[in-house]
Amino acid sequence: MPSHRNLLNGWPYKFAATRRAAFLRQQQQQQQEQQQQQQPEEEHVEPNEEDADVELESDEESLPIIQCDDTGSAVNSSPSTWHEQLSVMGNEDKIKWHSLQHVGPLFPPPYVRLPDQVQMLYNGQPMRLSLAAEEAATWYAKLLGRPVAQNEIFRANFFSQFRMLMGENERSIVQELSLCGFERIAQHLQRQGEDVTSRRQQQQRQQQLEQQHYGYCSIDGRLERIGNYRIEPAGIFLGRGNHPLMGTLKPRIRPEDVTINCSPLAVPAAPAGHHWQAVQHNQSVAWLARWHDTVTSGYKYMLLSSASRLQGIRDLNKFELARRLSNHIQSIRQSYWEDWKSPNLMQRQRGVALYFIDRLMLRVGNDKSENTADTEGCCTLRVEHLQLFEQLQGSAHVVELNFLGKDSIQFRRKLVVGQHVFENLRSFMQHKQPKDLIFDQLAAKKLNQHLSSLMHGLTAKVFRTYNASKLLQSCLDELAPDVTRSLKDKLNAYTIANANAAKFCNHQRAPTKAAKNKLNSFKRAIRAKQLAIDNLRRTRPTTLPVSTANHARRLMQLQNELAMLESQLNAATLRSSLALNTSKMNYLDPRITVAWCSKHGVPIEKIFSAALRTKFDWAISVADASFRF
DNA sequence: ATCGGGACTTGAACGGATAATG
DNA sequence: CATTATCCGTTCAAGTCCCGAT
Repeated sequence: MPSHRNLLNGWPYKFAATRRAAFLRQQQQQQQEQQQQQQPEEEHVEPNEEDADVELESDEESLPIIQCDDTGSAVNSSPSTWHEQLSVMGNEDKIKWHSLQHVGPLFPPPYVRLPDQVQMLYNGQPMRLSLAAEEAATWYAKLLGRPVAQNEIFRANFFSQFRMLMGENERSIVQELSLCGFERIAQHLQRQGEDVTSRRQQQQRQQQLEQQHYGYCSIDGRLERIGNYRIEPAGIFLGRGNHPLMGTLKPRIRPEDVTINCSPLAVPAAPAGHHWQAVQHNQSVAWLARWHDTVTSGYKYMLLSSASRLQGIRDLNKFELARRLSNHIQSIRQSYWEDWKSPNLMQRQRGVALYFIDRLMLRVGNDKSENTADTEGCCTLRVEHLQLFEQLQGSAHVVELNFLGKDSIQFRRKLVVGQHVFENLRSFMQHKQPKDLIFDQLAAKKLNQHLSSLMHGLTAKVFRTYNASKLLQSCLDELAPDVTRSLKDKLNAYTIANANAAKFCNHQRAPTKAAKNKLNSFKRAIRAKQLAIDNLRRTRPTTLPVSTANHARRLMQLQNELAMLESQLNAATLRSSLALNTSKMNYLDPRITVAWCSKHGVPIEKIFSAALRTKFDWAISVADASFRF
């Protein structure tokens, strides 16, 4: 029984046909004469209204079987391209692999002690620390210039653990972080860094070799890249936003902390003198290695790269699920509109929450464990995060949302809502304290349960994928194909469409120093221009008509220049504070972009970086210009 | 039927490489 | 040609949501 998420069995016909045609072409080109074994394939297809008129291709042609090669070497050959064989996929949900071979993760080198003359000072006196404490001191020294080093929580967390690493003697002396002098260590590390820069070639060669050895695995006979083959080095946990654990030490991960997942006959050897914590052969998970992260008390995984077949399949499934929402969105919206009028409080809350998720692209907001920054999603919004205005700037029924979302990124937006939503919100907030939940009858789990009853497989996050992709499609649609338009113009249009989606998703980034300077210089120019205008206004023109006209012309010119500067500032502000890549990477169906590129004659590499091109090879190699989300 | 462990997706910041600029 | 801005891949934190144990 294929699960609802397994769209591979429910491959849209149009796509499967194109895919297969491409595959067969490829086969012919390579003149493979090898007889392929016949594989019975079940194509369980979801009824899809949009594709109903597409002619179905017979499934009778013989399909190749992918060879499972358990002995394939993971070194010295290039990764294969799985998407060329998409037509034979199936059963992705339960069984992730049949054979899996890798050499295990790469551990960071052991810590090397500082030279004797480089020591931490305490109250001006050099102090020789224990090995572990000295290493922690080097981590701290690297952060000296950063704002986080001034944070009290960070300093307190670091200092208490730092002291624990010291010997009795040192600990009894070292009582205050502010008396610890890390400057010498910092200077030493910086010099060391410069040395490495001079040996860059050598270092790059080293990394190349490491990647060749550790960077690939063999999965079901295909050679594929590993996303993160390096074990995270020990260091200081930073966290995002106001994290209560910032400054905590992340201990060194040893092979004894790592669990390996692989084929039974392909267990990698642990580094000399060590052993793995455990070895398992679990075919229902996609990770190659796992270890426990003590700070966040969760697991960290070594996984395949995003270019891998497994990840590609998941990506495709994700976008197909979001596309399927197109067919149901009308009735789903209808249903939550009706929830607004329900006599049942939970249903009304559910209706309004769903409205936020759909219209504002809020995340669902699961419950969080205690030691995390205080951030919110939809279901965890509190009274203090909302403000209701009967009237605001000429609009009736305005809701202002202001809270910290994922990664402590601020979400702040004013939204004009209808009467029902407004009254509902008012009643949800009535007689509550600022810290009380708005949707007290609702929880993320409940909401997702409801969603999956409206559409098989639907969860809250699908709305983000759906809305972002839909928006990109409609923005790009507005641009008619025009051969006279310059490439730069087209790229600009794409960037604007991309920026719209990013803004909708609230994908922000901290402006770089350079960007800040640029904004400041715009602001200065604007102030100067404003001043010039004011001055000009103050100086009375002489009564001569010529001079009056000149004066007016000059004023007009200055005002135009001011307007120009202001719009440039706006554009620069937007670009400098929006992260465009996150949506490209996670939310925008790449087939929309591929289709647009082929329609407008834009080379795909102008839009997708090398990494994105390998990630989305499954969409690019098909290059279906007629694709619509 | 609930709950928390577990697996995997999503996210901004970092820092090295490369391109643009004076 | 050196410096600075921008691009891009990497890193690792922080979400979502499933699933199996109870």
